[in-house]
Amino acid sequence: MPELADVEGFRRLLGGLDGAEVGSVEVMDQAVIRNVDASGFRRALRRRRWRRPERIGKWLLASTDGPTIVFHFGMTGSLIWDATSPSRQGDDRLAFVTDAGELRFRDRRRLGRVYLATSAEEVDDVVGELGPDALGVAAPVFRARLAARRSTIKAALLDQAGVAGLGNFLSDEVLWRAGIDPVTRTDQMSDAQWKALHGSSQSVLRAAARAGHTPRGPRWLTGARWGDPALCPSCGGRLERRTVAGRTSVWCPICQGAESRRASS
DNA sequence: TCAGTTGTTTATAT
DNA sequence: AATATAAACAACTG
Repeated sequence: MPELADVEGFRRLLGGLDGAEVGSVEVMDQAVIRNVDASGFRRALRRRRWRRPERIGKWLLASTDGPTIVFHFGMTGSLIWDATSPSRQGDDRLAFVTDAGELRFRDRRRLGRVYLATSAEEVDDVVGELGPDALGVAAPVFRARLAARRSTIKAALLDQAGVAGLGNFLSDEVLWRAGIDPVTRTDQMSDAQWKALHGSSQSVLRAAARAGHTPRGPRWLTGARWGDPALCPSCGGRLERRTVAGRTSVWCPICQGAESRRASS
């Protein structure tokens, strides 16, 4: 679930609490908090109020009038707001409880991580080497940072140190819309292909961020990738599925094949 | 039992 | 030095 678009949805959810009290913190699973213990976490957030949250790539910086909570959602993490019928599930790891309802960090597989940071430097240490956010990055920067990696374009898109926020589904989606085969080497891409890729990434990310998740509608590769058979929403041909850069990649060999490579170069 | 799953880190090999 | 690959982390589904 959590790529840039999903985390943007969590950011908006949290942004709606701006100025509200953080509430009492309950830690149901100590293991998700990586740099302080449960009592330290609770103590640091006692009587705090939420401030405007920020997102960088797949990281959510949840500021308060005290410390900042830094969230990474792994493969299955999410933020849930439960206002009316508080009922926790076994995969709810943290809860921020107020009279109005409770905000929960939910994570089934527990690959998500939560940190407490008290300065901008600590935030930087937690998030590590991170490129500019993929949503809104200018075309020349986008190209320069991706081309700095001499690899397949799929691997470059997945590398958070180049451009931050694209995961496996969004990467496949933007490559499909740009008509680029995922195994194309970055140093083999034409000007037209870079332009198409930047364009498709911005339009995909704008729509997905607005939705708060990557759309799985009929005009989206993400909606077609689990079909049986999986068919290209554009040409109707059979989609290819193979591991690229360590991840299951789905693409259309017709729309993203050698033909389109020649046509756009 | 085995394959597969949206993310990242680590070890190892090239 | 970079890049590629697999495994590990963890948990569940079919």
